Amino acid sequence: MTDRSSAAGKPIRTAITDEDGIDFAIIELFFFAYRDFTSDPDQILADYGFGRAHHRVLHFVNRRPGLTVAELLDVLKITKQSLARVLKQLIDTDHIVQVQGLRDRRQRELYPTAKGRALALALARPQSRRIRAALEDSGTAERASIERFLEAMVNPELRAQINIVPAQTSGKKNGDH
Amino acid sequence: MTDRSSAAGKPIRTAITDEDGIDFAIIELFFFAYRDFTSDPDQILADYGFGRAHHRVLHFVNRRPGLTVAELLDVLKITKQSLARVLKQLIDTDHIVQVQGLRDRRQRELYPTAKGRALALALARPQSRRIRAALEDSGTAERASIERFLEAMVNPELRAQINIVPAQTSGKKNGDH
DNA sequence: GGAATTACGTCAGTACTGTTGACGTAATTT
DNA sequence: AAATTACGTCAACAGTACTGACGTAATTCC
Repeated sequence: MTDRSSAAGKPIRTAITDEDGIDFAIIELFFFAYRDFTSDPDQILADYGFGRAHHRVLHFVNRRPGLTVAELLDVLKITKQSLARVLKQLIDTDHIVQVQGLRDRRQRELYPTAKGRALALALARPQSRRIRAALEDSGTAERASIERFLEAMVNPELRAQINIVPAQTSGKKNGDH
Repeated sequence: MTDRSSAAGKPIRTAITDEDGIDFAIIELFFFAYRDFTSDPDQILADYGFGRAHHRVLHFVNRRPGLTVAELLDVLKITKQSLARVLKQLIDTDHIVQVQGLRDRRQRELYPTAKGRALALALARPQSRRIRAALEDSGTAERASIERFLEAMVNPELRAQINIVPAQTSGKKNGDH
């Protein structure tokens, strides 16, 4: 082993570059940035026996309280089975509750509990800190550019999902309780 | 099922917002952006029976030809065993070759073959296209800001890895040739 | 009202990527 | 010669994802 076995291709000793108009610089930066971006919450999650999947579910249930299982599947782009285990654990551990839909009683609306809200915040905190620090490094004025860039990286058809976000009008969407 | 079982916490019906100073907007954008960023190569990889791990190995071996297994482990931040399977497949399929180190014959220097170089380029092409499109959307002048931001998102201690890159990143970082 | 469809839960089986721990070997260093 | 290093490999296991199929309750369609 270890040597060029006769049949194998010859080693190319020159590095790939941005020659062909391929933007390796940003490709690589994106990889490193995302890796470290997820590393903070990953450590917290480990204490709960949770993984990254739990985080995503928790995040979106907190962001869009009352979304249904089908909507969640659509946002996460995973299958029912993949979600099932993770969601079950979050429900069993009292981070999320299901409420029967009013309009359609087949639907399960998902809501965070106080516990689930707290965990979501705890997980987001280090990420937000990292973002703030990065923005400061590059000048606060750049924030809009970054947002535009990231949004433009998303598939156009799917960009709708992003804007479903709760418009944060302090929303008394329903004044009941 | 489906109802609030007595012991469970009460559902919180208000969406989490950027109130607590948490930057949910960018957190979410980053998730969506990365999800779609990796989706293009994932489809190509499927044709080869490869996964995302193969892509990463292929990428870095092309970027830093001659790096050793230990260096690769350090960049990817995974364990030897995780790398082993993936690397073996890439070698068996003649995308990567190992060459005994000259200085230290225990080391295996990793190089892409022509086949491996071609695949790396094919995988990077759609990603680069997506990046270019996104940059155009946000104005080409923003490129530097994006790079700075992404780099600032990386853990400071690990930022060194980025700059090991084969010089002449996207141009003017150093004025050679 | 009965049939089709929908929303969900769940069971079975599988794949990929990641982990830890241990052991072996060749090469280098002390 | 002994210790260490770089790597390969074996075993066992975990987390997350997938496909396909089946069941049930609720809604919609005719």
